[in-house]
Amino acid sequence: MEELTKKQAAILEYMKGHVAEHSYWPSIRDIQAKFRFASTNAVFGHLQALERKGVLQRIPGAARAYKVAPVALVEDLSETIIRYEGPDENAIQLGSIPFMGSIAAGLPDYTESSGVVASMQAPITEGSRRRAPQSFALRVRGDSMIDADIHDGDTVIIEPGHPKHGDIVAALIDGQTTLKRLVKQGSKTFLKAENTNYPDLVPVTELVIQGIAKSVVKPI
Amino acid sequence: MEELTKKQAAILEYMKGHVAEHSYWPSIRDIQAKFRFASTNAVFGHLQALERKGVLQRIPGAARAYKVAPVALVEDLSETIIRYEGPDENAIQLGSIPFMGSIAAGLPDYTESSGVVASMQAPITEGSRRRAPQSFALRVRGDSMIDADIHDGDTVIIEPGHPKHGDIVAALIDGQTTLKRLVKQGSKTFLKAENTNYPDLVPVTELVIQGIAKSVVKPI
DNA sequence: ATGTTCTATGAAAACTTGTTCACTGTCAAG
DNA sequence: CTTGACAGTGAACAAGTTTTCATAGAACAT
Repeated sequence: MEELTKKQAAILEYMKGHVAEHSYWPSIRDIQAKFRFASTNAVFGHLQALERKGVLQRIPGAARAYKVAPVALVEDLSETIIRYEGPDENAIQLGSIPFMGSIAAGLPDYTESSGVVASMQAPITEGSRRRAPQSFALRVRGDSMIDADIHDGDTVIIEPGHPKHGDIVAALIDGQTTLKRLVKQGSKTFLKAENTNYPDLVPVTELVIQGIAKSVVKPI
Repeated sequence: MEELTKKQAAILEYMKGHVAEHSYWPSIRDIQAKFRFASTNAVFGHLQALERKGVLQRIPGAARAYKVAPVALVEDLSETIIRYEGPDENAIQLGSIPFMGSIAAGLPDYTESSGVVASMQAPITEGSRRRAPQSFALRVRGDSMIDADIHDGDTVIIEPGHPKHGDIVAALIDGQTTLKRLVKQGSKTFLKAENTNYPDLVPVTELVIQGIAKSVVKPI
């Protein structure tokens, strides 16, 4: 994707921050004041650039009306929901979830099948060209991961990505989403259930990784 | 709280839905068209009513600029974020967070003080007359609750309410937010740290409960 | 009966806001 | 050394929007 210039990124950041803080978009003049432009047209140009680069969508003529494009939306997700302050990426920041645009329900749900370890709840898949990393939550069903302190009823937050050895992943096996630890031995890949009662390693040939479990939400 | 009329509730619902779907607020004319009013003033009156009743905040003169007042905001929060499918209220539904209205940063932050057990991150306390239940997240700092499996770096999700004996609460002690278990013995109330190294019970006279810890988010 | 609230119309005023036009300048790539 | 993207000024226009004014019926409680 086309890169944003510093100014463009700053303006986009300010806009998103403004929404997070005030719940409505800034006007062009708001942005102008923030960045001390002498002309509204300076902002106007940047907005056009942001739209051209596909990270912002404007509604022509409408005041304070924008949409953040899917790509940016993902950034929003990872930055505002998964990411906390500082380098720690494993906490959920409830306090500043600003806005996520439209999130359609009605996605495939594997919940009711038998033997499902984790059921996909509501992956955030806004219509988009590029399939970009998108976080979603999985409700854990079953006890295959109890040795990893992940119990039935917990919710894990999954981020797509390339898992390393040792990561806990949500993977599609036989059309069902399961939660297991990824084990690599040489060139072979296994999925391991973290329950001493289960067979130790499950060899996998066709492995569809849906994402890496980053954090778990547990009732107190 | 003052009850909303059917029309008022419908308009508020439409507005929130509009934000969820489009990411920006509808104009008065948008609402007028939606409800087939012949005059914008019909909408205007309803908006005034909604503001008077404290569920909507308008920014005078600004276009498409509103905030959802805490009361309505809480409904959003509890229904979309805290509540998962079904009766279980202890999971976070990432998938359908529509919009939370304004969440100001810059609220009192007790993080850097010494001895703080939990630091308030971003409580949702928009200026409001009524203090209504509002969920927020606390970043746990310290080890006073490790015996309850709540460790430094975890994030707890707090919901205001009247705690029962045994609940883990976020309480203000000496101006600092701490996370401890509430213990009632007869007419007396104590706060108990869940760490065998700490003194067992802390007697409390002036107790300001900020909320009850409902779930905890832990890194994997 | 009477006041209050909710509901709504219709038009106009006042303000906010996005957009356009004309013009200047920098900087890197071809 | 021209071309194109980027960055900006300054002014003015056009459209979008909120807000106010005047008016009025229906429902409801006092």
